[in-house]
Amino acid sequence: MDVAPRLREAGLRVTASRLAAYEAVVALPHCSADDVTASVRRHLGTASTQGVYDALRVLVEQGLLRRIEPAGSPARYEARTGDNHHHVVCRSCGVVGDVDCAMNAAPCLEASDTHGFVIDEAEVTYWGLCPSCSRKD
Amino acid sequence: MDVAPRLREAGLRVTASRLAAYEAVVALPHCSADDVTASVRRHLGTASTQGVYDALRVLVEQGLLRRIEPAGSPARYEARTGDNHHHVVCRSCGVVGDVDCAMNAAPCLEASDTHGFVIDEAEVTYWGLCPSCSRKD
DNA sequence: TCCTTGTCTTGACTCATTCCAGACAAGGGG
DNA sequence: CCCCTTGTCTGGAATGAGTCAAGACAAGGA
Repeated sequence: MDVAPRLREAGLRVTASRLAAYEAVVALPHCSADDVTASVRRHLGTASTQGVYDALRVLVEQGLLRRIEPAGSPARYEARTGDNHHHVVCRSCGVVGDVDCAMNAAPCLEASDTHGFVIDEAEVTYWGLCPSCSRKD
Repeated sequence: MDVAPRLREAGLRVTASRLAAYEAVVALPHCSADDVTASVRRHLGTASTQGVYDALRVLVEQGLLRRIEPAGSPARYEARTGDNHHHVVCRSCGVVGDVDCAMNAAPCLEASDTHGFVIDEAEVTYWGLCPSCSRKD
């Protein structure tokens, strides 16, 4: 995925921090804003917290990144977008993994009674223990 | 659901704040901790924030309440537990509704590749617009 | 009724995230 | 190629949900 043209065609500027933030998420899937900040600082020398949050927000708005917020953990970002996949979250250590939906295409999008809501997305989160935490058990 | 015996058999004390917190959630499904605090204060005259968080945590641990955390909104509590239902959340106003799962029983629990995770719950969140927000549109 | 132990209160604190105002730089116009 | 405009970034303070800690208090068994 080439970020620069996507930003340009949206009328947004191509800046070092945006590219660095994007690359950070590609390198560390499911990382937190804090991890991104650390990575951007490592690559650019300096970056403000605000600038990183700003870059991440722009990238999410453009559909280049996806933001997920598992209960009980800060927001996490991933670069795999538009393929309708879901997540497994470890209850013990919080690690996140990707899961392709069992019923590929829109999963469970058939809510039985939607109370008149106009639904555009079904988000599935699987909760359990990751291999290493279930071993410690 | 009778709360007092459930607390007693778990070796926990039956206190006015716990009962009031439970009743608040029964009366206001999907309400926030703040709403519960307000309701408890209305009924008991006074209650500390901490006491309410404490009571809610105990009730959740006993399985009497369920806590959900839709992305971008504070935690919400509901008294409907153990029936494996899911939620619709309005992207605009944040209102939450209950949805019985399309594939009743454990929905989508068939994750295609779980990376060795031991999964115990599949949580589904439907995102969209509630009737009144989609009308304003 | 008394005592023990688990609850509740108050107040300070953390953490992720956002707001603000001013400094700065990307990239189109001259 | 340089300048100017406008969108971006910086630093610092602030917000809001939730937690920690220590002492006051009360539920309910002895």
